[in-house]
Amino acid sequence: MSQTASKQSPTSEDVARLAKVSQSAVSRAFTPGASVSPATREKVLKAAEELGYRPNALARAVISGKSRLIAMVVAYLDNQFYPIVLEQLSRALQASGYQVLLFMTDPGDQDDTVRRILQYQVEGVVMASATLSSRLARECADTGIPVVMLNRYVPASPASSVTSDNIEGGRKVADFLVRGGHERIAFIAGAEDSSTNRDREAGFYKGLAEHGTTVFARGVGGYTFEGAAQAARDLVGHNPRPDAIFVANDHMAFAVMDVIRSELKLDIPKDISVVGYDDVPEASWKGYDLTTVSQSSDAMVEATASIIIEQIEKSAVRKRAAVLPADIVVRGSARKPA
Amino acid sequence: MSQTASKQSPTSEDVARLAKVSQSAVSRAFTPGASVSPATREKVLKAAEELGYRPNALARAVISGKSRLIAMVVAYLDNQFYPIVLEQLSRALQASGYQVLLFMTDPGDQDDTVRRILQYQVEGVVMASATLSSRLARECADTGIPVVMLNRYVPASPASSVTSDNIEGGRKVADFLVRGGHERIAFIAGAEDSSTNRDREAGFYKGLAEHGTTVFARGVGGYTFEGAAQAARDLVGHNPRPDAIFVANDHMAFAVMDVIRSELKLDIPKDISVVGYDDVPEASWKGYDLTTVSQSSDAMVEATASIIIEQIEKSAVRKRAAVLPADIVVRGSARKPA
DNA sequence: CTGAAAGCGCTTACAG
DNA sequence: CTGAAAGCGCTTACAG
Repeated sequence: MSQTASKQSPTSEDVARLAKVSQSAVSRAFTPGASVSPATREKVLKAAEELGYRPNALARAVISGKSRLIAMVVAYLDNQFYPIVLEQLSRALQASGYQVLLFMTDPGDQDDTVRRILQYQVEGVVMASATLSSRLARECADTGIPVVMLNRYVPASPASSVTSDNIEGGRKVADFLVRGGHERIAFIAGAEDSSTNRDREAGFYKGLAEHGTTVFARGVGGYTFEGAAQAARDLVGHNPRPDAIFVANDHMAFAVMDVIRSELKLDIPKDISVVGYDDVPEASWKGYDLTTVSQSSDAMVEATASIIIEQIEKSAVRKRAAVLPADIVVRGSARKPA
Repeated sequence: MSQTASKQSPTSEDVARLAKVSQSAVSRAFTPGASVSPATREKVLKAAEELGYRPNALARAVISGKSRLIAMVVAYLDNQFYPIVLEQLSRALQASGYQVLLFMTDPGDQDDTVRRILQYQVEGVVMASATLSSRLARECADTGIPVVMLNRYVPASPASSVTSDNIEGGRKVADFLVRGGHERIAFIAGAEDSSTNRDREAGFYKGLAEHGTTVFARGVGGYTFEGAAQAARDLVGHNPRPDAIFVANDHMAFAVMDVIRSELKLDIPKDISVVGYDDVPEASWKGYDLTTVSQSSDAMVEATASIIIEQIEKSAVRKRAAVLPADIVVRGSARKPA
């Protein structure tokens, strides 16, 4: 099985010659809805098959102005929420005839990311990360490309957004913990400048206030595993220690649970309850069995795909903001209300 | 902040007019190494800046035959090994001026995947998944596009490959478990037709044989969480039960541990030792603390990037097969040798 | 339905 | 170093 040498791909001209039709006829045979007789189409398809011809999507894109490319911009993939969203969104867009061009942001060089996105003539941009810069979104939107922020909302931005109801989700956690009889309820924040953190925290405080109480202590994990571990050490090291911690996302909650159990030798939920947010797959693994707020990636992806496709195909560039339900998933990491 | 209307992007012609130079001069100003005087380049860059011009990467690709696009083909992203590889590889390729076009395979329609890959004129293909069809690789390679299989090796394929030394890794696990005093050592396979599973299993049996023993029992998990859980139930439900299980990858090992602890109420490693393969991030989380074989994603990605880029840029289409070291990472999920 | 022709935005010999 | 021109592989009015 030796390696085949790189050969020139056949062009529509080659196919036309073999099929004894014009080059335009070849193009039409590969364009859904174009006017070609069944006989011509047959001849073309047969010749194309014989030569192994495939229309050049890039040339088509240059002519038609439609690249059928959508940029997916992500900052990191270690929080499992993002790979899942990436997989689902990619499948949804593929099913609609689009393809995902992946951009991992370099925090140090956002200009470069914008430049690349624009050079590739993407028809839309999906920015998926709680911590991506809003400038990035603005610069893309400024050129008239539809932008959807997934899991982030920026009021002053021209970009559409898809989030769960982070405020309501946070409120539900507060209610759940207070009703569970907790008296010293702490919070570990994600990235302080992210809308997900801001809303989850605001809803949480609001929920506490509704029960006439306030947050007992607060730490910041910056949405990283190590940051959350350190925040947990600080928070739980104090005397008296909190009897419950709401962590701004699951990814950090796992680190918090590890510290509480392995380093501080405390029991969850007997000594401390832990609640997360996202409901990533690991939350249901028995090693954590994390009570958390579910934001359905299915629903978020579906909303994202439909918004971006609508904006592209209808040129309906009216900004939209989809807010999806956020429900508590009760597992074993937090004491339950009686 | 209202939405800007979609406006036509400026072309090199527009820039040329404003800068009072020829269109070719504009093109040269944006081509590294092209012969332009500093003065001309300045004029062009200034005009381009003013108009917000960015060269059309697609048009450039059509002309030059270089799309600077690399297809990354994946079957699923729920096993954390793949998102990590995807992130790292994407960053590495971006740093070399390439961009990743993501293809999630539809198991039911591989022809469609091939067709799309080829239409987008990608310069190379990275297939990352233990379970991707080798036909897919062959069809891409047949057109002269370099293909690298990451985490899979197919002897009869024209594609290059990057794997860890799965045979040696499997052998080390057997040695570790036997020396740890285990007497009924079981194996849970991944996908039976995958090279990773075949090699890990072969090396494992070889290692057992070197100690004059053989596998006690065998199950199949198909590299899925649920499949592995069921295999664990079957295996551990038998009497006598195994005192150690080598699971073909970490993703399945987590499911196996969950079943052993939560459903069967057994202790790990007192009652049963569990060893995985991959060393994904979750393996070091305290909830699992999984002893496993580390296959360095860094090293695998680096090898993949350098092979694919070499093949593209040197047209050196000699097939290569990189095999990287596989080392046991000893944690708490398995009894250790004295 | 069909073909000849113009044209998308660019790169790249070619001649000066 | 520079510009005019040909050309990449395709789509899309246009006329028949």
